[in-house]
Amino acid sequence: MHRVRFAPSPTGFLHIGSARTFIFNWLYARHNGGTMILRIDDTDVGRNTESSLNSIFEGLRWLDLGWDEQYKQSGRLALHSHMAEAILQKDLAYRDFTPAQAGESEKSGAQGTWLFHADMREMSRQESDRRAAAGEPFALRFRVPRETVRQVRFADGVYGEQSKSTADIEDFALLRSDCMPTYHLASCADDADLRISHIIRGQDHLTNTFKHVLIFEAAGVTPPTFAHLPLLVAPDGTKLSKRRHGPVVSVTTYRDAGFLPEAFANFLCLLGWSPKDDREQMTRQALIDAFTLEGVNRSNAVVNFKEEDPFDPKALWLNAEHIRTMPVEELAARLMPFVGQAADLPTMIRITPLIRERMKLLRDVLTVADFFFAEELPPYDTAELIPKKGDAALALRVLERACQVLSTAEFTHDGLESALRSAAEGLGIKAGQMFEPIRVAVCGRKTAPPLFGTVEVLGRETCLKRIDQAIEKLKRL
RNA sequence: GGCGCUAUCGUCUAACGGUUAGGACAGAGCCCUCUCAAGGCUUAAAUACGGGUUCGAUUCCCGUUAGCGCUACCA
Repeated sequence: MHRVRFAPSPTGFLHIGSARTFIFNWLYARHNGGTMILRIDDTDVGRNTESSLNSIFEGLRWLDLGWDEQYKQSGRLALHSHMAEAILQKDLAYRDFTPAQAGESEKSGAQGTWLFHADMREMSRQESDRRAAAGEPFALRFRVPRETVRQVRFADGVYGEQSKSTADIEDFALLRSDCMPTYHLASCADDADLRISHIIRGQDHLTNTFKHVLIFEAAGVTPPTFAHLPLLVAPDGTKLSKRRHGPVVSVTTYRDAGFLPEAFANFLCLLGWSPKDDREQMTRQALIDAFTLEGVNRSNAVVNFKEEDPFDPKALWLNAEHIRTMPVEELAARLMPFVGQAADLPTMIRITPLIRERMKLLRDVLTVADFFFAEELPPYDTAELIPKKGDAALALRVLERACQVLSTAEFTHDGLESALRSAAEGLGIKAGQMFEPIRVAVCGRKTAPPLFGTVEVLGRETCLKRIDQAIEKLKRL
């Protein structure tokens, strides 16, 4: 049985790297018919915040992938201390009474790697028990074997065979002096208890894994399979961080800008994973079918954002691809939150086909389709009405003719097209010269969606009114 | 510093010893066209460096360099 988990700690908003880890776990679970578990790793009481927990749920809900089971580490502390106790009983851990901060300078000052405090490690069990019973605070440390050196090994699902000498592993903490478990202990205890089969997480945990293997061994548990994911980095090569790189690392930034969650997930998948064929735009199901750990590569992936251009161009392109391939009705519905009260769904469904190829983000609807929603067109330069190789007099003639034509024409795409084309012919001008002034009169600018469809959706009343206003502007020139 | 990991176009990636090193995004040009898009075609652009192994290395091994990660009673 495949059981995987995503285990964020609520100490910041949902990071895009975390989102990707979630997605890879989810894909793995769905591909293998397994179980996806969400576990909140909240053992760092001091740094946890309610708002960050909300942000994580908000982001995950937007991604809309879901999970099968949910846990919170803070509700499972008894389990963690049982494991700690068991390890201590086997003498595979010891109490460290060194005050929390005292050892700091001593450790970092030394040029070699800090491994342990000999006096604490070698303290007799009697004295250790006595001091603990007396209420003296202590951290519980793992007793990494020192008398014999050996290689700790595991086979990583992505990085292959890994090994590290116990001589390079320090006596890491299992329990803090406030009795709370550390990440290492809590994580292993829960992974064992929840019968996690595959731990898929960021590569920043690759070296921690040796400690985890030691913990599993000490607890008499067979370690799960590990698979580490290459990290997402900024264009300067450093790990993405909210401090240095700002809002582009937060999932909600992408949501608010108008990314489709399926497009965003698609983009994230392509960072560090490939289906090995040339597919790029993929549906959720296609991703599930194609996803394997073998497809994950080993080097960090750059999220290519810039100060001026906060979104990776490929993310934008993928979003645009999803936008223009999804069903019109669905896209229209997704667009609604971005236009507020300005339009109703039936109208939006008529507008959508005209604008979908002109948007990269859902929020672009505001700039691409604004004139559909405005009661009055925002002011524009009268000169815009004058067509290429023409003058104001021509513009005037065109618009006056357009008025006549639109008053009687059949208001359908084809009806409008043939009526306007023959009107141009009648005036002895090129079709383009005919369409230009009308487009500007009706849309308020030169670049707009295709004219006939636009006029059709706008309706006879609005078009005639706007053309009249344009004629007035021209006369005032 | 120690330990671990990584290294193909600007970016994301493909090529499980033999390819003119492929695709995509972004860039440039052309076509299509009622503007803008979309689409089509074309173009420029990469195996970090040095040694091996091999008939033959992007691919395997070693070294160098660079980057990243871990080195907390954070996760």
